[in-house]
Amino acid sequence: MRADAERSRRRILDAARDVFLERGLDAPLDLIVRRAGVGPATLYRRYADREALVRDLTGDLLSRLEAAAHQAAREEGDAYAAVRRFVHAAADLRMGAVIPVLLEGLVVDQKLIESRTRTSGALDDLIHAAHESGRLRPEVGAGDLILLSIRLSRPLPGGLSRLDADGTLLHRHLDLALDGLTTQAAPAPAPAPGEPLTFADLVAAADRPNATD
Amino acid sequence: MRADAERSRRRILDAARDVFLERGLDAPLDLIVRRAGVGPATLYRRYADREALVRDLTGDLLSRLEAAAHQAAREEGDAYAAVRRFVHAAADLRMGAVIPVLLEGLVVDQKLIESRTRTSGALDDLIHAAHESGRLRPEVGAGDLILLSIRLSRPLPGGLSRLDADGTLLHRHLDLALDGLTTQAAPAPAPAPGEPLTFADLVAAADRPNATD
DNA sequence: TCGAAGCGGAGAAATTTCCTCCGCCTACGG
DNA sequence: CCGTAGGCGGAGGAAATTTCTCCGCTTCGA
Repeated sequence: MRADAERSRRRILDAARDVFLERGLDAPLDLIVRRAGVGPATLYRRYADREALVRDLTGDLLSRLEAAAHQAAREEGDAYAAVRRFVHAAADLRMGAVIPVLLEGLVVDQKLIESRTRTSGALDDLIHAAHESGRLRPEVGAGDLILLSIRLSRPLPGGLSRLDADGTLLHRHLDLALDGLTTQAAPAPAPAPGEPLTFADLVAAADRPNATD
Repeated sequence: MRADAERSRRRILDAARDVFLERGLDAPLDLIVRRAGVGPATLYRRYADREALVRDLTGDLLSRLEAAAHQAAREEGDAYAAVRRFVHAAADLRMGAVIPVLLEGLVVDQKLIESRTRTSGALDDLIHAAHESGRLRPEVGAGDLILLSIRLSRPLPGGLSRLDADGTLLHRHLDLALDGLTTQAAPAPAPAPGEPLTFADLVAAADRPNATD
């Protein structure tokens, strides 16, 4: 692949991620093109349709997340620290942009499914170890962590997005959520309501037939 | 005002809040109309333009938030519990839908400004008391709490939104963030990076001139 | 240096969004 | 219970946005 083509691809994927985050997966491709600073033809030449673009982006992000999961397991001695690191990495990647794709049945691509399986397996291992270590609250599951990372990494509405242009605030708030807002001296927190949310719960929710409205 | 007119207003405001949350303040009014289950004329008859609708919605939500702030201060003995309750209330109201309006200079309506001032004052009091009580981490400011409530109360992307149709999950995650994901036995958390975020910080960020792109 | 591959802009076609007109319906005072 | 003022929804034309292609120019890489 020619160098300039690869450069365009990168710019388009980066722009697509941001636009999908802000406007959802059905955002106008025009916006992506404009944000990427390329001509419309450059996008349409590479991607036959929206789905092709979404799939390429999903693969790109997922493979990076998979790498992050393994790296966290490998490089962090403490099990809870590894979970923490994974959550921060998922937020940095802005997995929220493509989470619906990863969870919904739409994914036909075999490569994607395998990567997803490996990644969620790695995450389960991290969490299991953290539970064993006694550091991670038992009522917290993989789904809770993923949702936390998605919710905190979505761009803020309106002018507020400027508040966190570089992501400092995102990591600050992730840290606060991971550790809690209360001081150490506080009495034991009441157990959070509900059951631990698993990865499978997310998939199940996303898979139910869509009521379009 | 006739009973059916008031009923329509309510339906439109509720729908507008949801649509603005999902698509931002420049979402097509058509969507609101459809979600509200009313005819387009019903919206346009009442509101001369988008701004009028946004203003009415903002006033509606803000006055309810103000009531919640006072109620929290009045009914909760413990200072930290009051903060907690306020954050949950703000999330329930989905203040994120109109936060940009409240923070940006666009608000000309004197009533709105006064209500905003009263509410942020009440919140500051809650937080100050919670800091005094030693329960709330000192590096947490009003802005942090508002952002937390906004971020956790925005709808999840795609099919995931079905996961939390009734808001149970929202409050679960709010609780987790407030108390932290670690167990009581954990060592003292590292201080969160950065300075406490104040309400004024939010306003300042939102007020800077918009770079439209 | 040359050919193949990639690029962006102009713009036609399709779709979405905005907004009004108008005939029917409903709330509510008498 | 009835009259009517006020409210309602749907149809649909105008305007704006979005999609997607053609084509002449530029850039990469052998």
